Amino acid sequence: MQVLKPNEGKPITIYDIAREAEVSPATVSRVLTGNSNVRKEKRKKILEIIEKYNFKPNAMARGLSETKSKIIGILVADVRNPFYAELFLACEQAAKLAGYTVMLCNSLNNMEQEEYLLDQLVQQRVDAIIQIGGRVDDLVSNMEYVEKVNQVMNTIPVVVTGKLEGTKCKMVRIDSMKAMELLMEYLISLGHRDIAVVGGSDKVLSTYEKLVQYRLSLQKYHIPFDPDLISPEGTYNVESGYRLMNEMLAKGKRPTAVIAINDFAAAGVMHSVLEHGYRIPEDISVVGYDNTYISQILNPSLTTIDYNYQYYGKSLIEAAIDAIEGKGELLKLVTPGLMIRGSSGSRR
Amino acid sequence: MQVLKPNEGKPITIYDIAREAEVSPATVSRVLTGNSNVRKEKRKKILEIIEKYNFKPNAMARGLSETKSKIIGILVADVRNPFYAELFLACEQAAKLAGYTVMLCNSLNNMEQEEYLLDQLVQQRVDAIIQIGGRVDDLVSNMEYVEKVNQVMNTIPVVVTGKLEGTKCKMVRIDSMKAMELLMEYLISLGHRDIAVVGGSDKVLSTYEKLVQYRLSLQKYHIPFDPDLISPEGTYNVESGYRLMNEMLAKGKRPTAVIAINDFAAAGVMHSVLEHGYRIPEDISVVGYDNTYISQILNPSLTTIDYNYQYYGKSLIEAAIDAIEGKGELLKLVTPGLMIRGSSGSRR
DNA sequence: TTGCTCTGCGAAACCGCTTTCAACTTTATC
DNA sequence: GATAAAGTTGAAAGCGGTTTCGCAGAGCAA
Repeated sequence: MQVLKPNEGKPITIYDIAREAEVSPATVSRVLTGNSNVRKEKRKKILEIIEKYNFKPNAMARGLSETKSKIIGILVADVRNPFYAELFLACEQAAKLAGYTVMLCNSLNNMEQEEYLLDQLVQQRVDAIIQIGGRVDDLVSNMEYVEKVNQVMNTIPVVVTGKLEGTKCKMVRIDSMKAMELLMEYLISLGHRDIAVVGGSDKVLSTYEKLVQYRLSLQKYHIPFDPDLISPEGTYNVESGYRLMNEMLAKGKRPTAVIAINDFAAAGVMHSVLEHGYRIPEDISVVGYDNTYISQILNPSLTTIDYNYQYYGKSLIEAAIDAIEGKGELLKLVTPGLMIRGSSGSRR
Repeated sequence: MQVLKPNEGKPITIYDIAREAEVSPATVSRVLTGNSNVRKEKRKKILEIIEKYNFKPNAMARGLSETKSKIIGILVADVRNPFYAELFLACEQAAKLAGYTVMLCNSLNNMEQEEYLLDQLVQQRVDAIIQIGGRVDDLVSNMEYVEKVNQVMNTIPVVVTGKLEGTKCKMVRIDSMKAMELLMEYLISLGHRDIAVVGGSDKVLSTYEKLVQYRLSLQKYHIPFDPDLISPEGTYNVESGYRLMNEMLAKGKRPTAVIAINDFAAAGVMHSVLEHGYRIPEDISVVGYDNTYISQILNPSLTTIDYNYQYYGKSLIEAAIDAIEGKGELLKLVTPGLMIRGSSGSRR
């Protein structure tokens, strides 16, 4: 019996294993892929040698041979946003269970970068791409980007958390209307009628939907709509929430409850409210969206919409795998829940 | 001239390009790799066809052929922690500039998972691994893990942000002693003498170093060391900071300044302090480490240690590439800075 | 014209795995 | 005990690139 020469930096291959086990590479490959047509003793011997050298088959070779990488590319706007981080992590875990690896890219909300990364993922021959945030959040899809995605979809399926009109992307979306409905029913049940919405832009699909539901809920309870209780165009960060809330208060508006467009904006809103000498929630209730750990860091802790990231991530991965296999539905809605904490209370 | 059949889901290859350009695949490969020995007109024609079909060479094939993936694996404890997210993002950008792609994995501080992911990265044949947080943060290295890493290092260089005694990992580390020194000099210059350190565990290398420097700084200014001003064993999250600060105050200790072990712990400390009716910074100054956006979310915003993530990430990638090329130094220290915000002030 | 160097380019080998195909063994069936 | 069916196995092709090698032709000196 021959022995492998001590492995000097070169990873060992299936051939090395085959030689030592006195079988052909094909047989080693069979045990690697779980093919059952290998005699028990041989399988055992091969497995022992694999174990002994801690052999890991080269994923590039395997991928090349099978023309699939077993990698799912995940394109997010910015992992520093805990919403994306949570979702990515959930995807990573779900992917692992399904036998896939995951490759994360950050677009930083820059379309050029987004297109570059798509190309990058194509080059890696990922089996599917999940795009979370960025261009796919737009209420009206950017045509140039649609074209780009269609070109990619020629060879690789794309799943999005928003929508991309003019493409056949599968969608896994949060039911934003439902989320707003939950908040409104909750706040109204606490006696609030002067409810503001702060932060975000109605050019973003989910925000647009939230605003639509906001008005529907007002209507349902016969509360008149006051345009001044909706903040103008904003972004999704702390500063924006802070500034917009300041402006609203400066205008003399004094809602008893504020719905911030996400946890970041809620942080800004809370700063502003506290600075103006109001108490939370005694004078003004503040609620947010996302239930990231920010909600727990804030003081008081934030009542917010919860998405069940585990489930959301799992759904995304499932959709991706369905897309790879050419099956599954086009759209799936994820139902949000309400996480009640200290920042909200009855109207005084 | 022949024309490619409309691309029906199968990515086109170098051979398709070659056929249409009426050259050999070798020539196409030459223009792809930037080899200069191709006549101008041919190069131009080939490039046009590549452009026309938006051809991207298969990274697996290329990687297999060159026996290198051009991927750097990045193993972090948990991207949901903005410290890791920031650092990862910086690495991603630096890697891109250097022509590398990056593959992120989360160990979730679970050693089994950590070992699993190392194997995963080996299987992908990444060119180098950067491990940020997790086992490499331990003050005394876990022997089993050291063995695992040594096995990996047989074929793939590993760079760590901590240390791993018994391995030849390159290290790129924050100068934690310097960081603590900055905070102590700053607080002492503001007149503080009763300075507490809350959160973290001295079984973690960086925390250990911080505590060493803490005592050195006290000594320098002839301030007696009070063991009750150092919190016992803690973790690095909000709850821990909250609980430990509560305990310290309950013991009757009343520091005028608190150094929280990171931004999360600082959030907890601030909750506790405010709940006890003290003002920040008038009664108690609170400072933290990491300068993640949490520092800005907190109210008042947090004075904290800043790491210059861009530079840190760049250094990590450089170290990885150096390791791939078998050069560079073993250890590099990154110098931290101080970011002064509203949570700290003069002793009253 | 001969001899040499250079440049440009195709044939073919190779990277490390999977899979088809055909041949060879076993085992089951009657 | 003959024959069919099922189980094992290795040779070889193929995945899509890169690279070596050698050949052909150009350019230049002698």
